[in-house]
Amino acid sequence: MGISERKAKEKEELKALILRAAQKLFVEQGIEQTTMRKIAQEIEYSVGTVYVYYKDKNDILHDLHSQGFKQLGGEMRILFNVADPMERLKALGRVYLRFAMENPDMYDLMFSMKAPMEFLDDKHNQEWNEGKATFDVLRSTVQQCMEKGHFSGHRLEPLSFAIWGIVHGMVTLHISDRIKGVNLENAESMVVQGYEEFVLILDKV
Amino acid sequence: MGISERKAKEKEELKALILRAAQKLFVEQGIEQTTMRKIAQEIEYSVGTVYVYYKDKNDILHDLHSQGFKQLGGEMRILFNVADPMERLKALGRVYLRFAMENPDMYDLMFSMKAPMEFLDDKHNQEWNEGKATFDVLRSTVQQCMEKGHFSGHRLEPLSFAIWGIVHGMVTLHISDRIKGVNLENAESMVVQGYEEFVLILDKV
DNA sequence: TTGTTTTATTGAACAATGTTCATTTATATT
DNA sequence: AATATAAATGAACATTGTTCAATAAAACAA
Repeated sequence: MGISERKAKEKEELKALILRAAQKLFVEQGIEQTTMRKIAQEIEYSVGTVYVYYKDKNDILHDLHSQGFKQLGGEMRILFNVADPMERLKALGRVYLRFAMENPDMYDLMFSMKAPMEFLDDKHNQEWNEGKATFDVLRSTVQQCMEKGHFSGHRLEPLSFAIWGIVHGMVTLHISDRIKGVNLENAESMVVQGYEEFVLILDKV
Repeated sequence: MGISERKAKEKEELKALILRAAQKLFVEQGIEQTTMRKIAQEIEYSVGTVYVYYKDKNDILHDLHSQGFKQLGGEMRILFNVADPMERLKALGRVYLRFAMENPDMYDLMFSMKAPMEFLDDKHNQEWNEGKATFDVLRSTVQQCMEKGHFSGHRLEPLSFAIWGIVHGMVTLHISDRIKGVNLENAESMVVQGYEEFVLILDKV
């Protein structure tokens, strides 16, 4: 069937077009300004068309959040050739941290906003594969650290989660503007300094 | 002037009435269902009246967020009679953690949502006194730990921030439903187990 | 008590949002 | 060329936060 194939391809292309438009608005104007009407306007289609290709706004935001994970995944993959797992762990945190600081809106969408998770709930309790894969990278790195004698007395999974927590926590406190209360001037450098303390701890533990 | 005094009192009472109504809706139905119209309906006044006593919704949410800090502050104050600073630090984290788990919406409002901070911005860059005071409790506890010989080689402020970060991070990952990707069954206990790892680290560092 | 001024309250109206769906247009098939 | 299927439309709806002229109530002055 030549025609139905072409049609399926066209459908995919239009869906991709919508996603790119959403991404553009998202990057340029932030999440609040990324409305369904503006997305439609951007690709010069009507609002209704957007709803033909995406169930609702959460659907779009979920696809957008997946795009973010593709980027983060790519940036983390560079570190695979760092031989020493401890060094790799430290570098992993730095990459994660930089990604969050450079793409705060995207980070928020990926790790804080309810929209992408609500979409998964609607889709019959699908799993959060993106998060799972990202955490797996961290956990396996921690595991290799343990195999080299680090973190004795600790449990792999909860420790990995705590490490995720410390970086995620510092980053979100910054993104949600909560460091003001602590240090008005050096909000950004506070995250970096906090991470340095974390690295110090890693060497001791 | 007896009349103007009484009037001022009545104004305060009505403002407090609005706040209580907002709090009730907030606790019972969550933040999304707490609309201006529902608040007005709850106290049997019109929407317009709410806007006489509160500039906008952010104003109400900021007051609500302050209420949350009052509660958290009270729960932390109980720990003032724990003599050993290290024990107090560990207990502090547990209180903070429990507060967040028992009042996820309130925690979100206090430490993640933009609304309360935007209100401060509108009010000529006022400071975030609630956050400042809460962090001071943590910092001074960490300082006392250092005076007793703990955390050698660490800097007070960044270390305190990192400690805040780890608890905040684990809690927000749970509240925003991101632990699913890691451990579908024991999402809640993961936070507790993560905190246990943190306590283990504290003893080593 | 009556008229006037000040204050408090109202709720219709506005703009913007996500979402739906009967209608129209375009494409494919017979 | 006629018909059937698919795609695209955009007006309409329900809900938001927010405003503001109009109304009602209270305080004051005579």
